[in-house]
Amino acid sequence: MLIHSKATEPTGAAHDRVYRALRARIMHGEIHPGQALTLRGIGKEFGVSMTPAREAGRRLVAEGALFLSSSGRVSTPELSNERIEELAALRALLEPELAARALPRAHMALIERLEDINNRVSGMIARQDASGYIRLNLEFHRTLYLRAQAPAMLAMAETIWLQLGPTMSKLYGRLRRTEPPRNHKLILAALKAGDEASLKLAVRSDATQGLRMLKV
Amino acid sequence: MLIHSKATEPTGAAHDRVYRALRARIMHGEIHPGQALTLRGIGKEFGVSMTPAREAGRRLVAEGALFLSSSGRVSTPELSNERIEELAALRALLEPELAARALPRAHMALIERLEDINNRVSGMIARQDASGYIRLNLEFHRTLYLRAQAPAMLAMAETIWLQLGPTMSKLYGRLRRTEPPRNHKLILAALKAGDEASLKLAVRSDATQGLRMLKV
DNA sequence: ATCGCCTGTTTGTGATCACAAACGCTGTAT
DNA sequence: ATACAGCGTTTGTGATCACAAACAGGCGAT
Repeated sequence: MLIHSKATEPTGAAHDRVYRALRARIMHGEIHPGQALTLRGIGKEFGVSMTPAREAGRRLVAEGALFLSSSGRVSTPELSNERIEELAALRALLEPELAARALPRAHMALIERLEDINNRVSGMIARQDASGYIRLNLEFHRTLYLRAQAPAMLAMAETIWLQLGPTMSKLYGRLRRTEPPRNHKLILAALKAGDEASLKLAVRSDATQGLRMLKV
Repeated sequence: MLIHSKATEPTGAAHDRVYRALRARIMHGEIHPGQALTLRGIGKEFGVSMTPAREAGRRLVAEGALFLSSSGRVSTPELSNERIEELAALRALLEPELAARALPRAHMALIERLEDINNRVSGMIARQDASGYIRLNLEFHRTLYLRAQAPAMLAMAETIWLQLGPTMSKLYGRLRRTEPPRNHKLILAALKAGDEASLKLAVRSDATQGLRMLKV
């Protein structure tokens, strides 16, 4: 490269910026299932060449966030029913464990932050903002699980969210929500009571609830 | 590239060959923790340029098989005790579930194949072949879990094996084994009896046993 | 002897290019 | 109208290059 326009983006490596931007889009359901991407297209959008675009794509394919066709083309995955159920089962396996590990460290300040996040969900519902709804929903879970001090486990949970991202947007577009999730209130109640058993149950229910209406 | 030597390797894309070769090495514990790799070195070893080497590296970093330093250098990770315990906890969470799902489909032919794999472990122990031991051990588990018909869950389990690979070689070099793992026999007995509860318990024990002697 | 600097080398990053395969559109034959 | 062949275009792949940051080794000052 001959000309560096350093002033445009202050952050680090180009391939990493592209990766994070795409990852956020996918996880928050801003890209529909089956949507095709091209390396040159990604590069042009972020003002970089094909090389960083390719690396970001590879990384996302490795995480299951993108599907790689036999000819090398990448697209967001269209999940089968079996795959969706499997990913929901993984959530039901991992997230109660994360919640249980976070429970002894969940002080009042954390619970208040969770309640704040949960209240902001209503605004997203009112505005029919599916992406915003997903983002706040995940922020609720991540805020809790961060307290588990289990980075590998949290990374695995995030990988699952990532794989479900595009499909989730279709789901939340389908159902007509009028109220914030009931299970989140149960989670908060269990946290306040320090009740591990009902906490794990509430988290498990929250992780598996949405998928039932995904039956195509 | 001007000259193509097509006759050398009949398999597919170069970056994929490099990826699979490195992945196998790491998973089977053939690379010690903390070992540094260079893109040019990888490229030279496989007769390719830096580009496919970089892509293979990125992919392995995304799976947690390689550690990426702040300066972009890659090396096999040196896991902390907390990280090892966390990965073992993940195995203890995922693998009993996989075994339970495989149980109703585990016919006699499968059990015999598992017994065969298990018997071949003895040869590896006699030859002090740590890598061969790990490979057969994983083959035992993968053969069983394949029957679970849960590809996403299996992929997640393999990712964990991958992260533990380099550390495992250090472990198996440390202990002086004389017999094949006792838990594998328990797993086989539970499979024959169709006893899900004791199967899950045996798998859980097998997943967590090795790590206790890893306390640095 | 130890610390700091300085320089030559190694290494990752990103752009560019040549190439082959896949794609998609158009026109033609049935 | 449909199916198929032909062809220009799009797209991923891998090699190569320029560049900057990181590294390592030695030299000199204190």
